[in-house]
Amino acid sequence: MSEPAKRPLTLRDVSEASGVSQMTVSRVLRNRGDVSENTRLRVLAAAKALGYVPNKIAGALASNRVNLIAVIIPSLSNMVFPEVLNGINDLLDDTGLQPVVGVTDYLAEKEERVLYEMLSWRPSGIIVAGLEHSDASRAMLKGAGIPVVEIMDTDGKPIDAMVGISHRRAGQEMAQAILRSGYRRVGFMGTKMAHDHRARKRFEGFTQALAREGVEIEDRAFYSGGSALVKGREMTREMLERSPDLDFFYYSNDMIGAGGLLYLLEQGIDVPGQVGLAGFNGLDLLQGLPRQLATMDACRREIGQRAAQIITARLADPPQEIESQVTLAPVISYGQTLKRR
Amino acid sequence: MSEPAKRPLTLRDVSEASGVSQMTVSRVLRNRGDVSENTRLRVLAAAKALGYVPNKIAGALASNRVNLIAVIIPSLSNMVFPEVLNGINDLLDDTGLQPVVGVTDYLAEKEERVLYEMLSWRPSGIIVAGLEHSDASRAMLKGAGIPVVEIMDTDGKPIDAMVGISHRRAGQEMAQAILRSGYRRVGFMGTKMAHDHRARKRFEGFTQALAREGVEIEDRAFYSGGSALVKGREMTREMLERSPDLDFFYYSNDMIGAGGLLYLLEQGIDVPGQVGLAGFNGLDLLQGLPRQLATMDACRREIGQRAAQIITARLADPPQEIESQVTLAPVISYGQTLKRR
DNA sequence: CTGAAAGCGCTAACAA
DNA sequence: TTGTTAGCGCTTTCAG
Repeated sequence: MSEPAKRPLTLRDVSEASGVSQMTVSRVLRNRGDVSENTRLRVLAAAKALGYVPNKIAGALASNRVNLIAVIIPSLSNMVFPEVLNGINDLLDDTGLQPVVGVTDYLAEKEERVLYEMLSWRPSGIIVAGLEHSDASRAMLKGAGIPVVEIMDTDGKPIDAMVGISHRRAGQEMAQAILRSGYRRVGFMGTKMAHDHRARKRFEGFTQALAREGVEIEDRAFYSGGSALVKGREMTREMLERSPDLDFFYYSNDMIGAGGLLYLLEQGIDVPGQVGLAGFNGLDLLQGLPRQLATMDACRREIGQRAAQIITARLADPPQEIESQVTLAPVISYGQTLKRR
Repeated sequence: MSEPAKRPLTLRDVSEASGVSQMTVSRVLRNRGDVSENTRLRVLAAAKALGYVPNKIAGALASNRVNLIAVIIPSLSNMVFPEVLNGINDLLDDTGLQPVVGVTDYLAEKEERVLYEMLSWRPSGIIVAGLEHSDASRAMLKGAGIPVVEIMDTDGKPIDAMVGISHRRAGQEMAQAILRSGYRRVGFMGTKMAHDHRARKRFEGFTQALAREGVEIEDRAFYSGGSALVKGREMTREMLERSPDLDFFYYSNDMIGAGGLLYLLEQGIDVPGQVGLAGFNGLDLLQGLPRQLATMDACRREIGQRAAQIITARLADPPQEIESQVTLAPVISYGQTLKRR
């Protein structure tokens, strides 16, 4: 339980302490191959007494097996991604596979670096957010020779497997719901989306579906940084001053939508009578607001789970057959800010 | 840029492709030792052309150096921890060190497993949330022979380094502020805190400081799971019905506090006149609420940064001297739900 | 059921 | 500036 611990302990130390060959110790510690109960106990006792912790680096090199799954996401501040991670964690928890997370900050260049770094640990699989990658990243992904699951988005062609929703479609459906409800003068607010392809696709789908009915977005605003709730308030106030005739605000995420909702209610504006609202993501948070914001579930947790499932299926021996291009169907939640027709 | 890639490429492949010894290739790829510009370029070209990705497993085994920092936290759903991670990421970004995250779900037993798993990768340092660990975990931490930084909490004796705030103190100070403002009939709401030692310590500090002035908590409620905002609403409604005489609600986190705030405002209750409110954490979110909730900053990002700083300082060659028991001083933000006296 | 030998892909240390 | 040699700590493979 307590030693000087200068040089980390090796299998050899356990071998000597237990009077059993290093190989047998290895077998015991991995539950591999037949070992007599007697020696098994001797070895376990010795390992525990010494406080031995195996060296996976050496193990991985020798066995050419690494129990790591690389997970590459754009951000940790976004609420959305920790939930995806939770889904992945969930499913991986009993499989002996360990997720390792890398963050790209929505930068293709950083994605490249993170990917390179991760691949150099020779993980058994990769889960990466989005379908858009630099040529170099794409080449690495293709060349890695391991299962690759691109998640969140299905508007495009995956390198290997993919799990997500169609953001273009999500935008379209929301536009249709809005028009069906009779709103016509629509404003849009969202993040600056130079690098957020999913937000961009939702926006495109949204405007296209409006256009099909001869409707055009009348005002728009973009933000970056700061508290989303506050930004939602501010942008909504400004837009309302600028374009007082708008009868609908579509927000690219629930958090700014919530800010807008709070602001409008404070102003005594009739929601959804005078102005309708909708966000995106289906955050838990919305349940607790004074009025439930219309939104669309992004299936975050399920995406994580399905992605992990695909990886484990592929890695199973023999590999399990499994659907590897999964488009989840998010459902509009009308809440109380979008009239239902 | 494109090969069959069945067997992953090795240094040898690059060596052969460039006509330079494997050792020199290794040197080039690590920017180590003097290499003529000429061969440097040749090697780089070859590596790139082949799409070579180094094998860190082998590198780590040979050099006995691993650029990983283990980070062990209780949860990813809590908002709080991703922010700490951001702080760590921030500071580690240019150091060549890579955080690897493990999640314990507030379970000592899982902490033990995760820790064992992580240590078996022989990381260069560990950052772990909290000061409470099982004996086995403590033994591993001590025996690992690497810098260990315990974060978030400083009410206790660290194994090695520590960065955080005193949650006991935080509870006390909030109690004092509440009493100073003239509130006397206090209710408490929080998570079930069997395993959340920091919440427990805040609670203890809080009740003690009240007791010193002869005040006792009059009602309390605990929750687990579900949307915190909704729970905050519900618990507040129930408590108010049960104990209509209360003049203050202290919430163990901002999210349930926000729920309570929204509920009370909807009920037309005068905040902070009739009832005062305070939460804990200093979430960004609060800025956007109809009224700013009193809270106390938990210094999440800074904790992450300082912890990472300690690790990098210790790992520097030669090791830099650096303060390794850091107690940050969170400041009360009175907001608009706690009268200022 | 147990052990001995070889080697995973890389880097430290030395030699040229 | 470049190359050679010997492992790092483990597991695979094969032999007992």
